[in-house]
Amino acid sequence: MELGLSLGDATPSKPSNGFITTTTTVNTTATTTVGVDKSLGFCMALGMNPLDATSHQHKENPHAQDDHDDDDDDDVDGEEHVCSQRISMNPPVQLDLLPSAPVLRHTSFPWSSDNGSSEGGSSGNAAAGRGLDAKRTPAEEASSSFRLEFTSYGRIGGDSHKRGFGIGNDAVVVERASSRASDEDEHNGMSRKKLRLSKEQSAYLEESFKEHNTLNPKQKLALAEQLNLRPRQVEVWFQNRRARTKLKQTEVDFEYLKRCCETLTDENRRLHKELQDLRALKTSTNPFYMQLPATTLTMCPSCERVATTSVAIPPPSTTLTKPLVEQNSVKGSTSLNLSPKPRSLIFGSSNSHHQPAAPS
DNA sequence: CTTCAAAGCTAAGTTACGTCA
DNA sequence: TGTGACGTAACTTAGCTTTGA
Repeated sequence: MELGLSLGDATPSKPSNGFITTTTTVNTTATTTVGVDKSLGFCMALGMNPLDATSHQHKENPHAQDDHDDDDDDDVDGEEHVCSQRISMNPPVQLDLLPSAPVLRHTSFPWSSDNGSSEGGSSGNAAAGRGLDAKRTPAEEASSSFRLEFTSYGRIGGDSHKRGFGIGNDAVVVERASSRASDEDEHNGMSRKKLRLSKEQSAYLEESFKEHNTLNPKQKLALAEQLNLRPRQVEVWFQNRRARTKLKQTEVDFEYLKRCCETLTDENRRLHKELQDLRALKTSTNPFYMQLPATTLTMCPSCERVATTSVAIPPPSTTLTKPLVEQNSVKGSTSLNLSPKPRSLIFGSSNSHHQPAAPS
């Protein structure tokens, strides 16, 4: 079954404030085309196509992560839209894929204004960081005592495979097995050495990702030096991290859109049934059918909000307006166009404006 | 001012490795 | 011990932007 959702103007609208017209293929059998406007509620929490979110963000302002996040929240909150008239749908979840709690309280990134002591002291936060990677082996746990000494990489441990066990906490400066390929390995280029970043390294990268999901060369170098990694490793980690974030968000968006489709399908079905009932009333011999209220969609002329209201059916002399549901229904598909005019789905974000127009 | 090549960056897709059940 | 699933580091490719000649 194909469900065509046409919420407003099918013409791609000009992106505004980060919102863009989004065409999301839900799956092979259900395609949802959603004109996402600034205040259209049937939007994703991202406020933009997840496939474009990252690039949109960093290309527009690579270092304004926090600002964008705030804006997105503002855009989502307080929206009243056509879906909310009848469709109770939890807003899409904005994934927070970052660690819930800072693992490294000492976090002080080289580029941060708060450039305090960079003394790592991971031992004090080991418990907090433990939750990050439950799969770690005991050996890794032991090696996680790797301290973020933040020395220049390459200085710690000439032997990349050396593990320091049984050393006092203060003295333990362990380089994880192949935590950083030696320069020899790097230049030999025999086979790529797969390494697993230590818990502290991952946590620190996560924290830095939280501040900036992209890195400029300076940040990259600073992070690499702090974590005793190669800049290339930091770069790759950020690339993969962005990819993971996007993947997760896409999954969330997919689930949300799927639920929207299901809800709208039910709504469409209900409206069809209502339409049939109304037609049955019209053709009936009941002389009072005109006075029965019917649910229809009207638009507030002042704020252009669509509202579900009950109106009297016009007298028989008036041609019964063909319901929108019927107009837009396509054979083999269900289509719900809640907008008599494309622009009718442009709502204001303020609820207070939604007042019946004063009679002139 | 325009054109073009080089450099640098990213997303997207893929490969390969480490870990675990 | 072998194996498949899974997570992820590392790689490849293509597209875009910037920069300087």
